[in-house]
Amino acid sequence: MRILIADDHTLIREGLRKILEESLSFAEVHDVSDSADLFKKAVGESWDIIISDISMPGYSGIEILKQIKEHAPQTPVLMLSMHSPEQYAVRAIKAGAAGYLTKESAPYELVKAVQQILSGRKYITSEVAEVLAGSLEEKSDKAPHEQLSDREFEVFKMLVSGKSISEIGDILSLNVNTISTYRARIMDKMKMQSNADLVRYAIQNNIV
Amino acid sequence: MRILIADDHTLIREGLRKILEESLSFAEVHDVSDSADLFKKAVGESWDIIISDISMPGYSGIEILKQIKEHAPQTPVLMLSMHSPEQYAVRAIKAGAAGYLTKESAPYELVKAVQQILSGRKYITSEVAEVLAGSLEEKSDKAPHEQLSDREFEVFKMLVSGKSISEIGDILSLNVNTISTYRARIMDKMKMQSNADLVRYAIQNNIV
DNA sequence: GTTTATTGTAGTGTTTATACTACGCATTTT
DNA sequence: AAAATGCGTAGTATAAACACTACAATAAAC
Repeated sequence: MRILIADDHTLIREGLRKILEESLSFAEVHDVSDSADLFKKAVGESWDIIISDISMPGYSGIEILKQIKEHAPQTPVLMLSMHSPEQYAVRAIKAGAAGYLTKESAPYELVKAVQQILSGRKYITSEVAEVLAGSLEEKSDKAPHEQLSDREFEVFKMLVSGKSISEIGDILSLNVNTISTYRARIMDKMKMQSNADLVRYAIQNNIV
Repeated sequence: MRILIADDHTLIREGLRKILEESLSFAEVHDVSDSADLFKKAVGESWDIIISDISMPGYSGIEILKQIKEHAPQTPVLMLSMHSPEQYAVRAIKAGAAGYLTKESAPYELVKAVQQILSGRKYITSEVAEVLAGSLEEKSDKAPHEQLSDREFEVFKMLVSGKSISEIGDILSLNVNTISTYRARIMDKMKMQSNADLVRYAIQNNIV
């Protein structure tokens, strides 16, 4: 039973290893500390399960997950994250993850997840399931910013560049309230809560 | 030998516990998962060492560290962080930490640090030492965010994470205007014009 | 060891943003 | 063809953010 752990923090990697080894004595646990190694090992060797942190330096966890799923589709991948499910769970599951756990989870949950996944099933916590269900309501198959209308996107870019609502109004010769409405719709469509989220999204998706 | 671990992520807490228990068989390891509990236990009971994550929800790690040092000055505190030393090490040491380790550290380093601190000394890695030394030089060549005071930096992080002025005021139990003033000073010191600039800076400098 | 700069804190008055609502015009869906 | 969305646009009322000012407590410098 070969398990591969990927996390850039040694302390966490070793902690996970000990938790797993204690409960799954038959496990042969290997680990990697960055995206490149993860990818290389993930597709170059054969694993019963891969447990990977979702936020590692370099490529985003989701990106690597997709790569792994493309080259080794049969290997189940359990994603671990520091973030609440809203952030990544849906994208992770869509990208083919066999499960999604936050680091708040109890050790026994990790073990349970691994066992369940090893038995060929997925492991979806009720928390994730809820988010997942919500995501099915809308047709959110498009990248968030692609759902924006032209005007909305125009405003989005200006917000991201640091312009205030009223500045944008001036530039576009529109009422402040109009811009506010656009902003609200942008937030709604992109499921974000603050301008900071928008900026982060824009940088990470090279929209700037 | 009583050790107290503080981290909001169960998986990490348990991992640390196992690492410690394995190498320090005489240790009696307890743990807490949030700032409030940490503070209560830290000053209410007697510990040989406290190991605390620096970024927990609620109060910032530095803030709690100061509190602990005020009420239980003799208890050594080893700070753990996800971030590279540049971000927090100097602040932590100044606030009285007995050491600063990142989660990239190897388990043996954690154990070594704990042992050294238990023997009454501080544990400063060469990495941290370097940053520390650098911080003593002229302040002109400091990175923009290093010029911020602790409070300012705290507010900076919250702004960057998308929190509004009033939310921050609530969290820190300060008047909105106070937070506004901090923001103005941050903008001034960092020579930036908008929250978007701050977010960009934070992402580019891995402060998130 | 007194001046000077920095830090933590808030009040006041003004400008901005937000929430909620609405409405006509296109475009889809049924 | 009728009904439901989606989009561009604002008004009003309320909440939040900002600029400016101030002041005491440290901390640093001279």
